[in-house]
Amino acid sequence: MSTPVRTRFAPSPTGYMHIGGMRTALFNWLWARHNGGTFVLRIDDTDQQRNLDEAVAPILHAFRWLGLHWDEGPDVGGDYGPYFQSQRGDRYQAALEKLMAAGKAYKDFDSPEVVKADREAAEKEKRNYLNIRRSLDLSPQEIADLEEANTSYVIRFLVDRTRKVAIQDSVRGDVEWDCALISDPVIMRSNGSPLYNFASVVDDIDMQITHVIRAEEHLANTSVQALIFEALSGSTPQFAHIPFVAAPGTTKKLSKRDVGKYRNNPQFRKLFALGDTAFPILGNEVSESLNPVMVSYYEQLGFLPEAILNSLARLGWSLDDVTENMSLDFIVEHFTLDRVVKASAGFDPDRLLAFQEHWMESVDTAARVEQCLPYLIKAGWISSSPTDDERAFTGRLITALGERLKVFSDILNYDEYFVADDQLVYDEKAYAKRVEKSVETTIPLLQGYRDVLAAEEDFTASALEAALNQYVESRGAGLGDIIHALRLATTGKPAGPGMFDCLELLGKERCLARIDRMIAHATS
RNA sequence: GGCCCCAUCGUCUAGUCGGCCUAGGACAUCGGAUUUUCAGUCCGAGAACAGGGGUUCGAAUCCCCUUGGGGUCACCA
Repeated sequence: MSTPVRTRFAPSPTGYMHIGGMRTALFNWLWARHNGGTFVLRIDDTDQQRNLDEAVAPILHAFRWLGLHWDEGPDVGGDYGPYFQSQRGDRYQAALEKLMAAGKAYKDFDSPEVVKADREAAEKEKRNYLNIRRSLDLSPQEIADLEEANTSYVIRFLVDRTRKVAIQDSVRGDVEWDCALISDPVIMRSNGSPLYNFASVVDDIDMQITHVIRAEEHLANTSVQALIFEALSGSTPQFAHIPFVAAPGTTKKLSKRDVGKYRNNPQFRKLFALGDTAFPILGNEVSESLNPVMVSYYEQLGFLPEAILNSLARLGWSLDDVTENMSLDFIVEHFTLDRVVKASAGFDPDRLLAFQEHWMESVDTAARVEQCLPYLIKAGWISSSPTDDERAFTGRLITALGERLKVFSDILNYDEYFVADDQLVYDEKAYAKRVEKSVETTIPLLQGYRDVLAAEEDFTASALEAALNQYVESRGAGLGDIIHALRLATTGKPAGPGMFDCLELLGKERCLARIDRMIAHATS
């Protein structure tokens, strides 16, 4: 019987969840679930302590939103805690002592300035930099003296420069490094705090992590970690370096730092556009603090977790040559590391939108209403405790919208159904083209149909359509001669749900009021 | 620059260890049909094995080189 699979995701508390990080987390989660194993969430906060809760909460929130539950970690605890590196100082200390005792780590008294000078000198001579182990030549007495004088030092892991180190990566295969080229890594800062390369290894050993699945950008420092794993536990976990997520249309790593650039990225444009229209209405700010690199961006715009998950899972992984739409359960069942692709994968907003449309199809009207209501409330278009009428109307609107509603915040594109009749704004271009240009013929037609509407007892889409057809025929006109103006008069926009659905939705009174207003506006 | 990784349509990918590939699918794009508009739906089209050497009866698939792209070189994670 093989050991149970234990994977982990160890984010540093940055205050937001990166979409690429979420993909890495997802792969770890999937592998654990696929094997009936355990998924651990650990917070790598060796470097920052301030506002920890504030920085961790959004990350936990993203996991919860997507339904990726962690078996051990913050809030849920577990047998291998604590799950914050900042609380695991004693473990690092113990590991450190073990290494020191074995002669595999040493105190380095060289100041940062000296080290920097060494590095620059090597660079100048175009020589590969290797740290100079001056402190290794110190006698016990000299060391004692330095410590007596409170000389600060860091602790470095002693790399055996005579050997090579290799790993068998689940996605990369065999990767080998020559230790003669590896500097002794600092594992403990002069202030006593451990560094990532060290803390992470100690934790992975303590927490009995069996598979370290992480982004390719970590491959380079895996040599050092493998060495430390060996020194501390005699073995290494199974590594799997998955390709990083690249920015749309590029081969470069998707980074929060470049959001400014992404605005001009043609593939990213649709995503930004979504936020640009919705957030101002909601009173949110579109900025550095909320952008498409972050998971919360999608949540706030009303994407479906299923769509995000499906999209992320297909970035660097595929099941076969035809299966695209997959539920989380389905992916769990079929996810394997050997089907992870090696090349970096560009994040594709169009693809995400396509998945979103697919998964939206399976959301029924009642559920859509529940998800749309908060947007309408926040926009101030309906009351904060929606009345039955408001709910019913929203339901009818959503039904009429059909597949036009792609993300829930799309409901905010339909202010015309919530605005007062005399506040309706006409789309300028459409108005010029459909009304202004043909006032003499259009307005009389509109006037006539207005009276037809007024007399209509059965104010339903089908009846209204029949009535309009009959009307235009009687006037010797075509449908196209009036329908655009009619749409503009009643909704202010050139496009939307079916014309007669719109009329039925608004009801007789509002239709008449709006048509009258248009006639007055056009003939004044 | 050193080390390491990668390389199939615009994008995500299939290609499982050489032949079923005149390279499949999806997204995107462009046509056509349907529709009162938009969206949608249906049908269709264009679109790729980076280059060069090998190995082999036969290579997108194996080997080498070149080129290109990327990652990483911290008292960050």
